[in-house]
Amino acid sequence: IDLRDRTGLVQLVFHPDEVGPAGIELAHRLRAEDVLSASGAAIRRDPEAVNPELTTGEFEVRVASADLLADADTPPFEVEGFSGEAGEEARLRYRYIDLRREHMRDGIVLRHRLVAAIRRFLDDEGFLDIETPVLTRSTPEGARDFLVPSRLQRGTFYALPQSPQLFKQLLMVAGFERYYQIVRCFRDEDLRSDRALDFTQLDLEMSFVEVEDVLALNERLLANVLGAVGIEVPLPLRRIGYDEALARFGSDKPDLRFGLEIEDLTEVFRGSEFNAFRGAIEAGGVIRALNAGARELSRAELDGLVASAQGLGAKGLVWAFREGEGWRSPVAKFLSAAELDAASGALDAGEGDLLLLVADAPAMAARVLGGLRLQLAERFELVPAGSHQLCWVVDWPLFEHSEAEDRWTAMHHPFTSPSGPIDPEDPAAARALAYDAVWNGAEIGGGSIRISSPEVQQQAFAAIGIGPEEAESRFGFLLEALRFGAPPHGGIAYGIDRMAALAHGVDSIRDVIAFPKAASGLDPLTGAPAAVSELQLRELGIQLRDAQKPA
RNA sequence: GGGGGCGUAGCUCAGUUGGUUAGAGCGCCGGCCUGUCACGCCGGAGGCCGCGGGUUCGAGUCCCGUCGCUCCCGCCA
Repeated sequence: IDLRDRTGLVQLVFHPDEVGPAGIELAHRLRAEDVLSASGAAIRRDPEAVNPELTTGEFEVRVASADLLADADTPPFEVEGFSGEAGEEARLRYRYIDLRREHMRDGIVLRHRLVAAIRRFLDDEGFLDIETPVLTRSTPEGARDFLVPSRLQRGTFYALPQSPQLFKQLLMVAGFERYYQIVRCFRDEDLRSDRALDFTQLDLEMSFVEVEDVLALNERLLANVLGAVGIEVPLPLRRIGYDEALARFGSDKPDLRFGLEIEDLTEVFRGSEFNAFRGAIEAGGVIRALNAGARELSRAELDGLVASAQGLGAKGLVWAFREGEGWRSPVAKFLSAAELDAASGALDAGEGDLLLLVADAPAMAARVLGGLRLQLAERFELVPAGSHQLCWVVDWPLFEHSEAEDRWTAMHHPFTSPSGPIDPEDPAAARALAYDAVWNGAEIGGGSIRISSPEVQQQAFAAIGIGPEEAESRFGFLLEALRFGAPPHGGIAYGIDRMAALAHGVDSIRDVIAFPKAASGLDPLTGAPAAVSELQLRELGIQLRDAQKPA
């Protein structure tokens, strides 16, 4: 019998001389997943019975007595064995069985070790673990809130926190200097493999600090915590400016585990005879390109790349193979020898290298080549197995323009400190004292130095169209607190689910959450969300329209 | 809100141009097996082909709708 607990497997041997006929009968009756208590001597196996594939393969337990503690129904999918992955719905519905599987169990254990290391490190550094409310006030301007109707104050609603941002700033005003919390946060937005409705954040904040202080502490935190789960993080971490990240990697969360860097060829093609390039440049656009290396691709595969680029929003994609002194490309005939030469040089193109060029507005060119860069890395397996690359992305814009709403919005959040005075005439120029932690191309954390002056906070609100009155009604408690003496402060928040997923080498945060929801937001295990009784609704003063009543 | 993929036995999947009685592996049940550990051998049970409608002499297969799972875009300060 293989007996499993959370630490692994051990083989039990039922020998008639030791357990008698009743014991043998019990052993024959046992079925998969039955719960068993057994005692006996752990002994070395006979040499011919040793199984080097198993951690415990040199030993076995010679059972003296055993008790069947619980009968198990046949599980809906196999816990042991090689029959592949069960479907997501079955796994979620029978999560307690899914979690028995070795890889799932290891993920939960690893997550615990991560969290334990975080707590140890921050405790040693003098951080206080302080709780903040789960029932709080809605402060829109961000993700959609989850609302909780108030029974005592009918017609009003609490909101579940999207993050403890304002409370942790108030804790700095309160003088606690170093705060952290591993805290559940809520955002009522569509789910993804790296986004859940409720998720766990490591939230921390420090007083009397500048960017360097926060980054230094957090580098030691990351090295320490990831070290605790066997991932080495050499310090200091590389830092990349936001503009540089977009230009070279086409992303504000660059994956540094492989090359394929993007080059700007705008100057090479300025004044080109090729209309698509010249037109794009004259319209204020850029020509950017990457060298995908020597690849053999069929025409259909190249067409696939073009379709990918268009799917990312590009008008088109120019492909070319370096051949001899020239290019093999549908557009080679439109390009001069000097242009080909200069472009080949800039891209360091060797014989047979595949070159991909995009002509578009800078943001779109970055997006398209950044997306292609990731697709090519996956397709050609350019990411070394088991490699990890962490970096900081710094020098973020303070504001970004929302095309949909035609207004300026805070890129990070409206409490982020600008690096200098804000020019109300030119919000795009303002830079933020903000930083993102990026791990293997995934954003795992983001933070900033916060605004600690009520005047600057008013200016920041004004720049995104929040006037003094609105600021007072929505964030008056923060502005008031800042007037009572706020130390300079800043901090960061990490996505624990994402960190655990990356450390465990799984694609979805669901695989490191014990009881996640499906992509629809439903929980197949409990049936949440569910209808509530008329009485509950009446107490809350809530009436559903017929069309909204659940079936 | 939009787009892609998937839905067939408990699980993972195959199923040809629409054509006989819908298959495989694993699991499950029964039997055999005194050192197995992905055991082996023999036998067996198990199907609303997601659901509803349509086309057709005939639908797992084609069409429409719908539900569920999933990935992506939008969204996620």
